[in-house]
Amino acid sequence: MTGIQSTDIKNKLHAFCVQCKNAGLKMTPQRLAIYKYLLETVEHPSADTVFRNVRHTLPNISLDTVNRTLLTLNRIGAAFVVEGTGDVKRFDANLEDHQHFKCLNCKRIIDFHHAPFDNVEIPTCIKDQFTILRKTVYFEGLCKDCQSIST
Amino acid sequence: MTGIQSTDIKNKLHAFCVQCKNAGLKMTPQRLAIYKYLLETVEHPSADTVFRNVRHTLPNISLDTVNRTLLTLNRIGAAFVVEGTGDVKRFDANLEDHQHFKCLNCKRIIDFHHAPFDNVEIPTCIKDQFTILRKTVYFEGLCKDCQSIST
DNA sequence: TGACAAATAGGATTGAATCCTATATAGGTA
DNA sequence: TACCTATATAGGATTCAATCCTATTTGTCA
Repeated sequence: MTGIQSTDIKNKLHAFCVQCKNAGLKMTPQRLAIYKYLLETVEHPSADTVFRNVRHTLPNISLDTVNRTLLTLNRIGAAFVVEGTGDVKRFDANLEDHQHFKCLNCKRIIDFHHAPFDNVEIPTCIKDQFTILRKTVYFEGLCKDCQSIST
Repeated sequence: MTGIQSTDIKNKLHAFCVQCKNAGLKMTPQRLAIYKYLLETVEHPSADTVFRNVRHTLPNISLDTVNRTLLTLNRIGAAFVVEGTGDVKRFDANLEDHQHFKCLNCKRIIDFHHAPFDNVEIPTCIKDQFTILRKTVYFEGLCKDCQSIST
């Protein structure tokens, strides 16, 4: 980890504390550790993966706390549930504009960024009927590793 | 149901039989009933919803058969799993170009069609690295009914 | 520092989805 | 047409994700 990333993470953690305070949420070690892990990883982890990793620093944390916290982060907008088709919930704290590709075989989720996808226009028929809270462009397929294996 | 729809469904059922045959799959009453229900509904049902409905005509069908069959339909391309964030798997047998909006509150999935979304370009960096099997544009938010209720 | 609302741990529970295996059946073949 | 075999099914068991429950702990504000 470089000094620059570290500073970036520190800034985000500070912003997170402010965000929690504004939302009337207490700052607990569990909440901080979960958010910090989400910031540092690129693997779009499931609740269970977060649980197993955060346990290294907080051995007594419960899976329920992880699940509850992840949903709280989703609610206040500090993270979100990654889109997909079935499978377990996966989380992402990267709020910068980007899109996801998911390998149907190994379930890896890879970030990419294609600026034209950042703000796809909402058809008026939809805009009139619904409150759109999220717009995504999402790709599925097979990654290089899995192309060769699975027919 | 109009005569036209009925004819359309008959055509699709016939095409489905051919598709199964080509894939080396036997045509069972269960498989046919599940596919037929999927064709007739607009609600993007879960396996359980399919199960409860197909039971009207096949009282002894098992949930496992429904699940297995839905995944089979997905595999041969006769239907697919609807994209979403978490929640249970939902299925769709409408293969015409269209997109989905999902209400985060009541979980209703609504079809819409905006032609520019039918063939979003794949960035070359992605095209080079992965085999893309599916591209989706997906919206989430609140439907009219749920806007008033949930703050 | 004290009080109280919020958060947590950990076990219990629910619910989706898959696995297992004995039985049934679709569909090709003689 | 009747048989044969690979495929499919029913139904219960199992797995795993996710949530619920409640006694205890802990931030945070006054």
